[in-house]
Amino acid sequence: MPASEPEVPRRTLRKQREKEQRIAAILAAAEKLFAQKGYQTASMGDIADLAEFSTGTIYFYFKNKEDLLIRLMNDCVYLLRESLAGGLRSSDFALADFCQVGQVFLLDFCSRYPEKATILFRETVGQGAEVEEQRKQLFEKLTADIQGGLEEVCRREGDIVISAPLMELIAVLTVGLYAQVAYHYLIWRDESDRIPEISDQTVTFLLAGVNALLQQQLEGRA
Amino acid sequence: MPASEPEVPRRTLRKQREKEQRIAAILAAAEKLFAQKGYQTASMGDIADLAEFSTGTIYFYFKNKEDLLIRLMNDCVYLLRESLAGGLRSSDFALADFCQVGQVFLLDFCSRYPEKATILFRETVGQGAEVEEQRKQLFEKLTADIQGGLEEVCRREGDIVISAPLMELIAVLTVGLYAQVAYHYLIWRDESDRIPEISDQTVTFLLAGVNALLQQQLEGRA
Amino acid sequence: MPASEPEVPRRTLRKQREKEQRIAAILAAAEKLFAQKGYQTASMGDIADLAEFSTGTIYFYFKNKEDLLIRLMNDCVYLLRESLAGGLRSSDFALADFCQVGQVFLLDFCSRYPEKATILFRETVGQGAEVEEQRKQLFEKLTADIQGGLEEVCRREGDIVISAPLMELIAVLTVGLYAQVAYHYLIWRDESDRIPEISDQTVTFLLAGVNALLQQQLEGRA
Amino acid sequence: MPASEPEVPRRTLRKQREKEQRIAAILAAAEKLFAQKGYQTASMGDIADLAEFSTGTIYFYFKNKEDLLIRLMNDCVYLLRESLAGGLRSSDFALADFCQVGQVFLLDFCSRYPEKATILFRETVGQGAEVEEQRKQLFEKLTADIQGGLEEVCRREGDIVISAPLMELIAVLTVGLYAQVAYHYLIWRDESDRIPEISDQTVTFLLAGVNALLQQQLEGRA
DNA sequence: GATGAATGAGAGTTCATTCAT
DNA sequence: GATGAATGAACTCTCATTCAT
Repeated sequence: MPASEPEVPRRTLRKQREKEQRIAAILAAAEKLFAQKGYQTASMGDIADLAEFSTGTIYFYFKNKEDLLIRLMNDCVYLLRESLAGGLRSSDFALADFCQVGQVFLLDFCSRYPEKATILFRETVGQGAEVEEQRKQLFEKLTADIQGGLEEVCRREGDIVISAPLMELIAVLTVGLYAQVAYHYLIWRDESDRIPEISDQTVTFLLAGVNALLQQQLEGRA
Repeated sequence: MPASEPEVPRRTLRKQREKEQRIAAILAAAEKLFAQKGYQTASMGDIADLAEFSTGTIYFYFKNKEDLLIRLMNDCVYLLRESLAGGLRSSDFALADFCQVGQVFLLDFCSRYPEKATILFRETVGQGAEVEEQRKQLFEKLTADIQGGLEEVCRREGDIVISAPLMELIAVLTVGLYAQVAYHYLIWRDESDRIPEISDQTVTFLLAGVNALLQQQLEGRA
Repeated sequence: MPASEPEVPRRTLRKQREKEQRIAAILAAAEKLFAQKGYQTASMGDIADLAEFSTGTIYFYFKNKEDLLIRLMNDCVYLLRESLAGGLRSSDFALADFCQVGQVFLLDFCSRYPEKATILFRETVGQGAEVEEQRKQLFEKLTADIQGGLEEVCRREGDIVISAPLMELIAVLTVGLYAQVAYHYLIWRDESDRIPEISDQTVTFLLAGVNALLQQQLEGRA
Repeated sequence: MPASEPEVPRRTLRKQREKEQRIAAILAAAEKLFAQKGYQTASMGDIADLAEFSTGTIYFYFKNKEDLLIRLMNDCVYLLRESLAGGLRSSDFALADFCQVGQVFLLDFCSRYPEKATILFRETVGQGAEVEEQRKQLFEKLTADIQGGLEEVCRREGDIVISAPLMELIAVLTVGLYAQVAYHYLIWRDESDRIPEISDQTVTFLLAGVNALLQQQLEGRA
């Protein structure tokens, strides 16, 4: 293996790495400030200061302030979906397991990254058409993931056949459940210590709810 | 001294009425524009134009733009709580009835006043500390109402005793369920025609969830 | 004396009196607020509130806000000139007596009406061309009074002949002396208790100054 | 390591210089307009136009309009105190010399910079609490300078001992004398040609006044 | 690539003044 | 005469964005 001929020269790699580090630094600063002071209140100057760059540099890496917020939102959802996917991939896949993904959301995502949760559920709402459009699409992906997980469960569980609209509703309801728990108990109040208990109860609630809907559908079809 | 003479002269009454009409007109204009263009994008000038007043007049009736939003939010929640209270007051009060209040929310509130729903769930989020504080308090009242209704049900249903934190969680989950349904099916998509069906299914879900949590608690205490 | 035929009907007199009372009330409110919060900061609404009238009423009695300030300034100068004239009219009129008028200014005017002094020396300065023009004219009258008093003294004292420009300068210097004392010891610091002593010393200073200038002129002409 | 290399690169120096030039240009424009149209009437837009910058640029260098006025006032007082210090430093230091500083004020400051004089004595008065507070402090410094000069004279002249309050009063009176002369003969009327003569006479007046107070104190103590 | 001074449109807000009642 | 709601011009100030260096 001749070390003398790298396909991509080392220098380019380093530059690439540095570039990504700078982007990460800016995003980290923006995340912190948006969560702390709010998207509107935090100025590009504030972000530049915290990231230890000049204002102009931010504009080299990001189109504008909105882009920053959208990138942040994307990253949040990406991370969240990764976590959920990890949870959903776990073997021995039953409905009960499916419902466990809420734990992942509350413990692995919200508790660990409270600022990301704040961005996702607060600072990203009510910020104009463009952000809203992106947000909608991201949440649809999230909903689709959940729906996908549920479909998988149904398939494995055997002969449960469930209509797509109902499946989607279940996903929507699941998102609503957890979003409100996060907002209420983590963003508004800071009761992180109660989260494990609340998470358990929410699972119970969700599981019963889902079962009831499945049951109802079966009966309806019968 | 003839008692038939009104203590308050007619003229004063008319002035009072006109004043309230003007306030209502301004709020209506703000509501429309905030829902349509967004809180940030709609300017005080826009609102004044639509309300057919001058900018200054808006400031005669409202402290500032934020005040306008907060007033709007208050009115939304007031209206919503009135509706829910009406639903909750209905006789023959059982758990199943309790769960019907979601219908009231979706059909009597969101569908009839989609702009109010948009204000409440979108334009009122992420608009800074003051608005957020008010929003939190209003949602706590809403949650408390639901909790109150549930307590009433438990009392009537007999010997069901339920811990306050759990009761609160149920209320929070209920809010989450319906908030997400409204956002997903009415604000994002406009699928008002599916609402009745969705509403039914959500009731089933909610009822099962609540029952499961009550059951769990009874067992836990046993 | 037939009481049945008043030249001016009683009602008219009463109305006239009431009108003047209202004007006085408004001016008093304006004086207080201008001195307290400053001319710019005090709004017409503030003045109306304090005077217990509506905004519109102020405009029935005064052309505009500037008019209010100018009227106030006029009244101040009128009162001040009255006081000074009283002092200057006192018999046994010598140069030393002339210089006593400063006492009148400090004790009878500034100490008794600190708000008027504040209007005259602070709030009336730097408020635009119209006010400045009026102020200039009022101060010229004031200067002319002092000059007049001094001329009277010179005439009585015998053969002292003094050129008009010098006389004017002396008047200007006198105004400067007392204006600064008032500003420094009453508006900036509140050392009213030191005023008698300071007043005495200022008289000594003034007397010596005036004498020196008179002396110089005599020598110059000789 | 060659010592000839400058620690601070040339470019930085040039930038620094340019920055100061821009600040000076803005201040010059503000000074001109405040003196001409008045502080209230001159808008930030006017200043920006005259300085050939955009409005925003003014706010890059100055906090707000008031800051501009205060900076201007500071600069005036700084310049004035420099001039006076130069005058007071002159050798052969006698009371007569001390009194000459008025010449410096009238000829070197007011006549040369009539706009600065207008700012200092007119536009800076009656502009609200913050400006007034700064003004008071600046005038106290000015008064202290004069007092200091007088103390120096007394020390050199021999055994003249003078109480601090009296010394301060003399300084205050001196300021009053010259301030009024400047206002009367330069701001109100434009009689710059009479200034030399007036200045002489004011010196005579001041000198006699000061001497009289010193004399009085000596006698009082005897 | 990075900088940060310059931009300038645009917003919210104030308030002296008016005038129909 | 008195009222106070309505006006609307004018202001200060912000800040996302650009671009010459």
